[in-house]
Amino acid sequence: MIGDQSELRFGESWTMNEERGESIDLLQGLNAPQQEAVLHGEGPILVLAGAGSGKTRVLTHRVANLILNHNVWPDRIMAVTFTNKASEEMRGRLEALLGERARRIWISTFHSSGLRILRHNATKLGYTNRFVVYDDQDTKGVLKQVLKDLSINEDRYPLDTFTRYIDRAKNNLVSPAEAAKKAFNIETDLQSQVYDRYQKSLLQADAMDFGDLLMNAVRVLQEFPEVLDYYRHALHYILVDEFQDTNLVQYRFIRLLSEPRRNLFVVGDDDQSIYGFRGANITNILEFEKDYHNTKVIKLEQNYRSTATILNAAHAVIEKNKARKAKKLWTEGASGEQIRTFIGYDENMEAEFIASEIKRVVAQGARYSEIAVLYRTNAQTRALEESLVRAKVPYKIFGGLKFFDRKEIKDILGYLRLLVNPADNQAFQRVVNTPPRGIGAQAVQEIVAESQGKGVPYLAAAMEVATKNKSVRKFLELMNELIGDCQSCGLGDLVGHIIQKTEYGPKLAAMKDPTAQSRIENLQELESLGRTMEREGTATDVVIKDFLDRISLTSGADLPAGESGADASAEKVDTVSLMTLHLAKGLEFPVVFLSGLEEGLLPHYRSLDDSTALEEERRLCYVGITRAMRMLYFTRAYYRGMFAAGGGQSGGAGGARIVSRFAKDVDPAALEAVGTERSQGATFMNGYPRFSFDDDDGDRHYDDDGGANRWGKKRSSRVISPPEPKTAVSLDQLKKLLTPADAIQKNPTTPKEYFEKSPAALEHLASGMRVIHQTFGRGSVEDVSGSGNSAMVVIKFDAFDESKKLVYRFAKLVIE
DNA sequence: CATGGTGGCATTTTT
DNA sequence: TGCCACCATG
Repeated sequence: MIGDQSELRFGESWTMNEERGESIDLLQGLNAPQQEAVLHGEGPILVLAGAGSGKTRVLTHRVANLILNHNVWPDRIMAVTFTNKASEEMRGRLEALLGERARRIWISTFHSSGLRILRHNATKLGYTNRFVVYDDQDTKGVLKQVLKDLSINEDRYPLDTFTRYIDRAKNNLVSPAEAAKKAFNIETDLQSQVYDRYQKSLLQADAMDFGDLLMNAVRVLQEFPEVLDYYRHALHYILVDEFQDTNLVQYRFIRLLSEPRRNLFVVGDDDQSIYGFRGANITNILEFEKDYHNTKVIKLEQNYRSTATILNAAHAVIEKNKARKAKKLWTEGASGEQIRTFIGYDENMEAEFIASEIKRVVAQGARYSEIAVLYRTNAQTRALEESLVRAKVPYKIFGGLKFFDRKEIKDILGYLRLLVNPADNQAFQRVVNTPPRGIGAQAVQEIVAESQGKGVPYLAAAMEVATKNKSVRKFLELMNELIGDCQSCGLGDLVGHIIQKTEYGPKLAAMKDPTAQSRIENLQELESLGRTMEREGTATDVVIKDFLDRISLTSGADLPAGESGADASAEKVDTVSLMTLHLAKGLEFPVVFLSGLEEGLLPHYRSLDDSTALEEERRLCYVGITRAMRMLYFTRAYYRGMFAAGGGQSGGAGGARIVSRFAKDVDPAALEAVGTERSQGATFMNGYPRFSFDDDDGDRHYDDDGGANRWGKKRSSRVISPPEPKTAVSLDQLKKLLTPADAIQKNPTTPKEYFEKSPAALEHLASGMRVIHQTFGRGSVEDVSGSGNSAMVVIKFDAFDESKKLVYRFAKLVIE
């Protein structure tokens, strides 16, 4: 039982960490409000935690406190984050505190929680529990077909408008029927129609998109009391990180699960709300207290991360926002170094500066991994990458092109998808003529028509068409053969067979395209990855489904897109991190480069005419600044090339730039100019006085490559030695990501009594006794041996032929 | 009817 | 750079 704080004596927070045999004090080093948050008992609590105020620490220590001092079972606790990266971080920290036990806590992202619930309950909504998850590309494919069916002119109604519409609807829990009711003009009427058709197509393909993972999870909880009941029984404590970024579905999801206990702990910072475009509703945090009466509110304002200089700069930027709760971070730390500014003539010069400055800082003793380069748009990576490669600075890009996004990988995965889900029409469309085998647009159209006429999946419709089309017949024979392979061999071999039997590999090898070789290597990588996913005694199709699930939830934030530099192949490389400002949230680095501080980029030009959007850009800048611990750089370019996103006044084209208004808000005394400012008279605040806006040859001043210009390929092909990483990521990294870290599988077949009873004490267990295990179900005790941490229990579970030997401490058995 | 080549064009942020 | 639409060819 958890009492209120007064019942907790300080000594109770002392505990032994059994795993490591060392004592830890959960409150040590925490300030008063932090301690209060950690010790808070039952009931709702809102922690308003400024950047760097030790939020994650509070969250993890609170979880540890529940488990160590209040005997709460790890499985009764759910911690929800937005990104897998944040989840991993949290799991890591909890493992440090709790050891093995941390594995049993349900730590996951909103989307993977939704997926997990739906994997057990999707049949209730008309899907099978084996449904596939469609990614953006699949989604667009479906939408395209829908538009075709409704003969909607894509020029007049671009595909993306529908994508956004549907996305928004799902974020706000609006079903197609409700959307239709709400439609108020021709346009919205059309949109709701498209939405309806789209949703039906997905259902037919037994597929859900990202939005569905949340919306359908909420639907299932709302409409099926027994499901809701199950999860409410299972979860006693819920914690949500980055609460300011929750949208309506997410809020509802948490709301449903947290009732009636209301042991809900949310942490957030309204100043760091940066997902408005995804429907994040800042009022969720601002009005939390209205929905949860008697909420305890704790503010964390002491910053432990950054120097006072950095903090002041951050505050100067954020305080101009109107929609925010007044607060100010403070630190006991030193004022630290000044913020260094640099202006380059163009993005290449900016990048070169960053690369050389990184080398300088490293020469002074910093590690590459302590350095991050942040930017507003992914497009900015190009110049940065070039310069870093040239300077031989090892780096990782987060969020760019993923290994699993590569065409060749997606193609092979397409076959896997079709094998486990014959209704997956998008997979069918992808692979039916890949590699080309004489099934062109005409034939495909015929299949689609057949499918729509009969209401069957494309694959089934293809059987009809096969009677008169030889190519289609051959394709089906191929699929048939692969289905056989699926039953007779493991995932690794199966992938190998797909590559061979579809002739994908051989055809690739025959191409003279220089990228072909690396693509073949990627496929080999996929094959060996498949091999590592195999599990003894698990059918291949189950392995495939598991594999695909993990891939679809593995996001850019989790996986560096590519490695380069000196020793990319080394086991664990010390690398600089490159990422967007969005991905940087929640992270911290001793040295941070905030690049592209220009009007049009940060703030992004798409936000310039909208004050709400502008405030979000400001928060984005705030997030960027507050990532820095010791050193912060502001960099920008005076001129940005054609496709550097959001170029200049002309909206899209490149052009001359002016300094970001956010940089102007920072006290000039805190800034120190480096580089060009002295050598060329350019200033960060004012640009290049010596050149007019259209003067195009200013680059000669720094471009000493001789002749090559900054647009041309000449320079890149000549100067950059392309060590062309064989694969985007190492096998080890992929493996790590795909191995089930959360070994716990919530299994709805677990008898309900399991959740209602407490674990049996060791001395109460004896041979012959009937017990329940969460994962393995019911069984009989055959033997009990040992004592303390090493006590073992042998149990013959009803569902298994052989008895299992379990460590008592982790088994958490309940007497039936 | 399928295929491969070419030229034009667009690019916020994410699960 | 990467994707798509279009066109000429087999």
